[in-house]
Amino acid sequence: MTRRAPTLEDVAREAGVSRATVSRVVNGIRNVDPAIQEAVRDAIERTGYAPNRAARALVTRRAETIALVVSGARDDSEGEQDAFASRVLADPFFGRVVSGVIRFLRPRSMYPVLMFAGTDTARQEVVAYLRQGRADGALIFSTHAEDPLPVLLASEDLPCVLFARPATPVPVTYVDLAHRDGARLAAEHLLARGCRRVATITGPLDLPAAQDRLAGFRETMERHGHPYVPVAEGGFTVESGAAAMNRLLSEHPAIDGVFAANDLMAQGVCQVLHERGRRVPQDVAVVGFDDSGVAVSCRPPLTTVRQPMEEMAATMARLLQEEIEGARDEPTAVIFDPELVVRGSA
Amino acid sequence: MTRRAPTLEDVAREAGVSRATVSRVVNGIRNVDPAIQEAVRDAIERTGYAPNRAARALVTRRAETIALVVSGARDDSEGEQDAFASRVLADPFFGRVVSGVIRFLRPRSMYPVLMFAGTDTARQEVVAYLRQGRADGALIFSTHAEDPLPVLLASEDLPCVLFARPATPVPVTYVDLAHRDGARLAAEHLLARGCRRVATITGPLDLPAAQDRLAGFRETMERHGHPYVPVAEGGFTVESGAAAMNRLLSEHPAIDGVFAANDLMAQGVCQVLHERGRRVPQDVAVVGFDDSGVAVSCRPPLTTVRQPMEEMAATMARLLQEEIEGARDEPTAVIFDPELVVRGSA
DNA sequence: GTCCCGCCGGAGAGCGCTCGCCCTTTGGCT
DNA sequence: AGCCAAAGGGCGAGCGCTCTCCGGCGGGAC
Repeated sequence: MTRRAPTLEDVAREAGVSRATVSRVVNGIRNVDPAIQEAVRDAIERTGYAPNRAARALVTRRAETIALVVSGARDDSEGEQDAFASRVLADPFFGRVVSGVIRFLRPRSMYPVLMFAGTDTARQEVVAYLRQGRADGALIFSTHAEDPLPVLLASEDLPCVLFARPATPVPVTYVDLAHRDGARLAAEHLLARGCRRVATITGPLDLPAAQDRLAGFRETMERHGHPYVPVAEGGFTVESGAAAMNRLLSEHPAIDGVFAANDLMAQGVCQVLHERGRRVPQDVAVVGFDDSGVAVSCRPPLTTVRQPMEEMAATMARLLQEEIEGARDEPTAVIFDPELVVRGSA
Repeated sequence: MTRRAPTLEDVAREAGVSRATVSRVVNGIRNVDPAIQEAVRDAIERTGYAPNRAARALVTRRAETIALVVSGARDDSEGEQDAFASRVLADPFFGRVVSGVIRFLRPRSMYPVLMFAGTDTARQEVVAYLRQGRADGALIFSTHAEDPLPVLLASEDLPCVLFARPATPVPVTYVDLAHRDGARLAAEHLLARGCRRVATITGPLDLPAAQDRLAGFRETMERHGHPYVPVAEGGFTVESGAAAMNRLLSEHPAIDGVFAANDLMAQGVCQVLHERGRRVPQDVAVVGFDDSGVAVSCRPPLTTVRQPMEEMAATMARLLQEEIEGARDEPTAVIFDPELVVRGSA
């Protein structure tokens, strides 16, 4: 039989003070006589006291926990659930996100609860989890446009912060990148190195990020006297990038520069160019986007537009915390600046 | 001002029954008259009731939460902390673990709390987290032998389950692979395809897993008339595998088969062989271990010994749950059987 | 010397839930 | 018809903590 864990009461008795005083010392609230503080700390040490969080949460109405949820796929089969989780985990994007989030949380002795919500029932579970007060708020990473989760949470008035501006306006705080500026950097770099017949491969055009990258690229090309830019739509995967490149090449064989809207597609582009005997960057220069792991492992290493994922994720956590503490009542947005990272491919 | 969330009391009033009855319906405990059940469910629906978990946890003394902790590095700098987390997250191993864990947890509406404990202070935080009852137990993945965390937890009597047998005996439940059998499969496969001058590259020999793989490999080779096997120690990384292969080749140029104790090292081996103009598998056959992501992405794809990571992780979660529920008082171990996956490299 | 104010410790009321206990009702058996 | 057991609902005591309010005490100002 294991002995009951020591409570505030036990410590108070041991130190010869009241429960309230011990609580004040533990939480560092209000002034307490140094001598008494000392006595209390001693008593805590001796009893091996650890505050019961459930009891505290009950009265403070705060779990001191936040959820990190990846929401996405539309299908509803159990097998797919697992596949969804592994797919997300395999993405280098995810590691940088988690890393940024824990950088913010750790100093506060908080740790994220990991949730994958690939189905509608799973999304309901996320809502239930928050409504039960098991977490105070959620960091949402949607893999698709039109993810219903933000709306669900907003309508329940549950604190959350999104990664990327939602496709349809939802009154929710989010963090995003200045995609247009990123695309501008890519365009300027390609033009500066002498490319004259430049094409672009976009992401899925229902995603605002993909739209913005395309718009920013076109704008800049136009301003520099290239009003017509060949465009092919991809799906943010290696294969879709390769396929798009094949399409582009068959229509515009003389292309000497490509801006792919993410690194995975840029990798597909490089593969196709290699197969077709074109050298990168001598014959065709390639610029990617994200600066993910593949950018360095790719042959040649990719020149790419860097998203400061860690900082973005850490900022999300900070904004969520502010929202939970009620420091803000209107949703905000924080937009980060991209940065060009020049490597071998352009 | 947001209205107070509905409580059991509110539902009880709405349904015209007592708090206890509502609780019984919610938790499905004891028989309750179907008509009353119906009424209660209606009332829950109408009020939009969600049980407050903190209150429940306070009385049941259970958080219904488990921690997934990766414990490892020895250094104590903040920067290193981040690096530790990203390194772990980048490892394909990790994704399969999480996937297996959530497969067990999801049907129970539980979600893992992610903790990285790369320093002693971080490990203390893990202990504190559990002692405060924020999680009921921990799944421990140690990256190094002699990780102090299992001992810490065991001495505090906190439920935990380890991945892999600890280097020094600790009375704690764990899950492991029959490494010797895995190595035997690799040896037999190499011999069966006609290799006669076979070497092996081991993992860090302070790890029991690395020792067992080596022992199993040697045993089998010996039983088949090859008492002497060239051995080089590696560090479970691509680079260390490449370096070890270079050492082996300079001493034993006629090698026609290699067993690397994990896939990353096998990849390093393939790179070195390619650079030196030896064909895989025609000139030298290579067998890896783990069946991680690199096994498929490697050129050629690796023949390897598969660890059923997902099942192992799910089993860990199950064992932990049993431990928490007090269904077992003595630590156990569950050992999984490896499986040979034949691909291009051998 | 008196009064007031500020500082600090204690008392006690809950936070929302579960669970042991008791009481009522009902149905089957003698 | 009477009895008893079992089923089902209500009561109330906490779980361990925070926080408001209150009271006591000491010091400075008049």
